[in-house]
Amino acid sequence: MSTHRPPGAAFLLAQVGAHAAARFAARISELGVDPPDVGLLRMIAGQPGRSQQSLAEQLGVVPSRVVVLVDGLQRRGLVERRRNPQDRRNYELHLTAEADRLMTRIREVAASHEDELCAGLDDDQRAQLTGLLETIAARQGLTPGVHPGYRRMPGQGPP
Amino acid sequence: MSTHRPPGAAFLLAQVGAHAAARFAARISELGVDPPDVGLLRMIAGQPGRSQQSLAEQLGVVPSRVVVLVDGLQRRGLVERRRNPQDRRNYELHLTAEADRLMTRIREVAASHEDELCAGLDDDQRAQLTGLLETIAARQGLTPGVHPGYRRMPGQGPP
DNA sequence: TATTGTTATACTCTATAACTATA
DNA sequence: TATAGTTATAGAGTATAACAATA
Repeated sequence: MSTHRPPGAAFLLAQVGAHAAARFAARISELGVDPPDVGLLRMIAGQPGRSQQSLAEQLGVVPSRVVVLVDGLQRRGLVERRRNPQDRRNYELHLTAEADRLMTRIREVAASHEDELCAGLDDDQRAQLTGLLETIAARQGLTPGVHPGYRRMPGQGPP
Repeated sequence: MSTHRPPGAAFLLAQVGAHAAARFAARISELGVDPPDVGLLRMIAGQPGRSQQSLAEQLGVVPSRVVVLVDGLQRRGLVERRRNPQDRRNYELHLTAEADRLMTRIREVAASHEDELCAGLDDDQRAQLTGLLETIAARQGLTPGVHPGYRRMPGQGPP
């Protein structure tokens, strides 16, 4: 009965991935935002004017959760809700000028975070890693740029 | 102002890592356990007789949380709390025979999970990926076999 | 009647702090 | 006084369901 096998790729992925997420969260907390905020800001920046429903659908969460997240961003002056005159039921979401400036800072922090995370790898290895992860992500049907952490995860613990 | 950069290694790690964790959680839920349960069972299996305090310390969580987790495992007949006659303040934690059988099942599921996750990679690529992740894990000071998900993570969202 | 967004509510997870028993 | 464990409580995050406004 051999216990004490070394962790395989799946465990390492979950372990290192959770560490990467936690480190990034710590970094951006200095900018006054958390990871869900950043994800939403990115999605709105990439497609200005989209509705809360479309965000909820792409994130795989319930619309009432988007309400809470957008409420927070709006309160901090980062997102505007503009009534759509054609269909007054929904909003068009837009980033404010302040949010544009914030996104620049976030991109800088993200780049520095990535350098720190890959500090032990040379450029070739970093490219190799990215390629392997892209292969897995595509094969697993993950939406590019959308973190699965919005969906309800049963337990945050170890795999 | 170029938005729409492709995601880098850090984002991919967090994205694929969260997906791996969620898939594993779904798999083992059929065995009646969740990822924190499995982590604890593994730690007790690897060092039978250890105390709740030592678990809390290694996991980086508060002792009262270990109480809750061990309560659940004990209620399901997977863990025994044995009083230490030398020092009646603490418990020695041991797996039951049923837990030993369960661990075998969990190892099978974990192996199958790993195969599924790495389905798009050949054996060389899989070994490459494991090596790169081990390098990062070591460089980042991660404890082998211990998932950072036990510690408080500010937000589950995207990096 | 269907759709967008909102509110009210409840449930889960987790930490903090006070507490018990033992040393 | 110090340590192992427990309980009580509170806070954050999230889903569900009922609701209002618009179509």
